[in-house]
Amino acid sequence: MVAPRGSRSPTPLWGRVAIDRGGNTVQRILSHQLPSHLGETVRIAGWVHRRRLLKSVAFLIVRDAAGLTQVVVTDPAVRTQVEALTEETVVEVTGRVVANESAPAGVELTEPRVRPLGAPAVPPPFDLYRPALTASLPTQLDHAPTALRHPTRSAALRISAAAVAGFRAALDARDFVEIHTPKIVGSSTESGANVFTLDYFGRPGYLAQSPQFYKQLMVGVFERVYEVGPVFRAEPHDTVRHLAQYTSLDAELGFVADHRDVMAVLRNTLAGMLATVADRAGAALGTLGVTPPAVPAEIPAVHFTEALKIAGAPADEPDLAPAHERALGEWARRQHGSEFLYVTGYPMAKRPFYTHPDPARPAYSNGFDLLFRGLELVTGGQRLHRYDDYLAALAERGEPVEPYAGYVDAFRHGMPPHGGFAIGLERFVARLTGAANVREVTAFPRDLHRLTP
RNA sequence: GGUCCUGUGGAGCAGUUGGAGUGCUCGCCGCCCUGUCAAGGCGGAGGUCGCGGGUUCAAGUCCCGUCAGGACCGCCA
Repeated sequence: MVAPRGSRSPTPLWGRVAIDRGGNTVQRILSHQLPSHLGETVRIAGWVHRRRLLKSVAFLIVRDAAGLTQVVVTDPAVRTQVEALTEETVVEVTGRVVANESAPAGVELTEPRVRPLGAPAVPPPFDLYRPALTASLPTQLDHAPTALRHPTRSAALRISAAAVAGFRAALDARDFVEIHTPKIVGSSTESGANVFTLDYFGRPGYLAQSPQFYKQLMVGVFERVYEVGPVFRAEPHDTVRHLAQYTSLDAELGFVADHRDVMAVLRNTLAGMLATVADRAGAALGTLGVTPPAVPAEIPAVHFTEALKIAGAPADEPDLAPAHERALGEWARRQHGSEFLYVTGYPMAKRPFYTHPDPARPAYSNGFDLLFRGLELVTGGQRLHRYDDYLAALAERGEPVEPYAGYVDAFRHGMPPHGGFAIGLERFVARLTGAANVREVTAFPRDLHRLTP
């Protein structure tokens, strides 16, 4: 039995086993398993990808989870049946596996029996069987349930799944514990943040815009934690890199010397993610023509003040604009041959109150961003870990302690020096695959204008 | 929230300084076709040019409003 490319485990059964009178297996198999069943009668099932009706022969192309199967139809009765099948109709086909050089995959099914598993499908408003999906992004998003069936769209989602698996594997290997924090919260994480409000049994509640506080608290339990989960931002950003809901890959670890320990963990995590993508989503990478970049043993890092100079920004600029980040991405590739670049020491004024300052230059932070091909992919840093520092930080910003009491109080009970980071999954996949818009790599994106499907 | 751009059959586009019948590619329907590979050939159906108003002898084209979508920026992952 042939395992799918990139799979390390034996192929599981995709249907119940059955043996026909001739002793052949007629359990359902997937398209990529056909070569190991030559001469046998097998059963496949999937969606009608395309029909090609010629005079003396008709071809029925069936798409399943693993790929495409060509079914050759010569029997007039079966042909009549096939002529009535629209694209995307779900069918089951039993037939003999025959090697044939003129078949696209080298094998095909002959003498088929075709059984529709549902009514003829209503075809989507675009052609899923073409190499490229030519519908505009809004059209694709409006028809996401079918648009995502196109190999290029599903490939991005497979890469996304592999990236998450790699994130977990990389951190599991370093004794991190996966946690699950509430997505409905009683107060916003960071002052001034736009959060979605909801009615929580008559009280105001909010959709969590970050697991930040909870993952820090859980450092006090496990030392090292991570979470894969949705975060919600009610900010009216209307760009190709913003979503109202996205998947945040969060990690936090205790007993760090400073942010550089966090950066080292992030570097290894990214390498693990890309390795798993190559391992488990090799076919998807091939579909999209993507070669994953190498992660340097040490990702180049520049201080914020240096970054401003490189980007040609005024020295008193408080933050990096997107154009500056693009320039820095170019610089990193040119000077260091790296698709990744750390920018460290962002001004304290531009970071949240829990950010740890640089002891040597207190106006600057021990916080960092990671740019991936010129796009902000990760924010991280060292956090405050002393109760008194939290009180001082809030006071300095003119913020009351009360809304944060449950969080800040925990620091009275002993918290180690710690830090962490959050990777934007959709941005990671978009940059990796070359997608111009994060919506292209999100199954059902939520943004300023889109709440359905 | 600011700036700019775009709305033309099911999909993707063209339509030159306003000027007779809105065109192309793909899909769809019908017929034809030695095995197709994004099949090919012939024929056909399908559009109040987003909506409302205005200018003009004449508006897909110009102006105003409105709705929808997109890009950039602010901000952020």
